[in-house]
Amino acid sequence: MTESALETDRAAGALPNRGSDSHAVAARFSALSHPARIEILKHLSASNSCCCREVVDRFDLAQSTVSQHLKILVEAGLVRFESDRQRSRYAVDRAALADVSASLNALVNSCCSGR
Amino acid sequence: MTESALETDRAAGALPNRGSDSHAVAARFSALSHPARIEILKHLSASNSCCCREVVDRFDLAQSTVSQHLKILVEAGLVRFESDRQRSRYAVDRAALADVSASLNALVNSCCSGR
DNA sequence: ATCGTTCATCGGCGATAAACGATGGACGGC
DNA sequence: GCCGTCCATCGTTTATCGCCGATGAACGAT
Repeated sequence: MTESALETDRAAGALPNRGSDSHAVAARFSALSHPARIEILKHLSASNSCCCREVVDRFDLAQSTVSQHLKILVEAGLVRFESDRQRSRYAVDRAALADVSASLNALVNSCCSGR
Repeated sequence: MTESALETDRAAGALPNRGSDSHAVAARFSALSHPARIEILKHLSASNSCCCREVVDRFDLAQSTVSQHLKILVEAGLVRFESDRQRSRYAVDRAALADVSASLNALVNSCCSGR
């Protein structure tokens, strides 16, 4: 972790968090910043729940690559993981997704109201 | 640009755009995927319009680094640029930002309705 | 017990991102 | 003209991403 750039804010005192930590928000956007992951999200939500293989068949990416993308989505908290036998079930965490959307809305609002 | 992963979709024919091109959406999220850029956005919107220097003073990043971040935001279409004498004025493009927010909302909705 | 399937992880590779210092162009002021 | 300021860009370094094939664990079925 770079842990330097924005720490100015903290170091400069004052502003403890200022609403939602931009670091955390950025992390979630980061998970959404790849077309494959967006498509995977759509696919997951359409099928309600998928195993890795299913996704692999859908997009022609190597299984390892898909697994990686799924991992990133899970780590970002956007997708929930559940081990089911030898399969792995992945499902969109709609609440979390809505939350990200809310964060963005908040940012947009802060940009407009702060005008 | 990798231009390989999701191109499967295109190459496989059919789906020309499927609503909003996930590629384009991902690109915008990518611009938002760095904490510094989020903070810069907030700062820009608070001050309505800033020159580069102003941002540099605010966050302790090198001038070149800030300039780069600003460039990324401009290229993503989230910030508008205007050359004003020897200064450079940067201002949030609120419409574009709202647009990104709308894209995300659409994604969330497609995830919930597609259930 | 031996396959076949599913999946996560490792190691490697090329490409991109992120940060910086240094350079030089464009202006304004002296 | 000569500085000082503001800024974009270049070149470099380091870290991370994105992709893959290969490996091995876990499990079901035969």
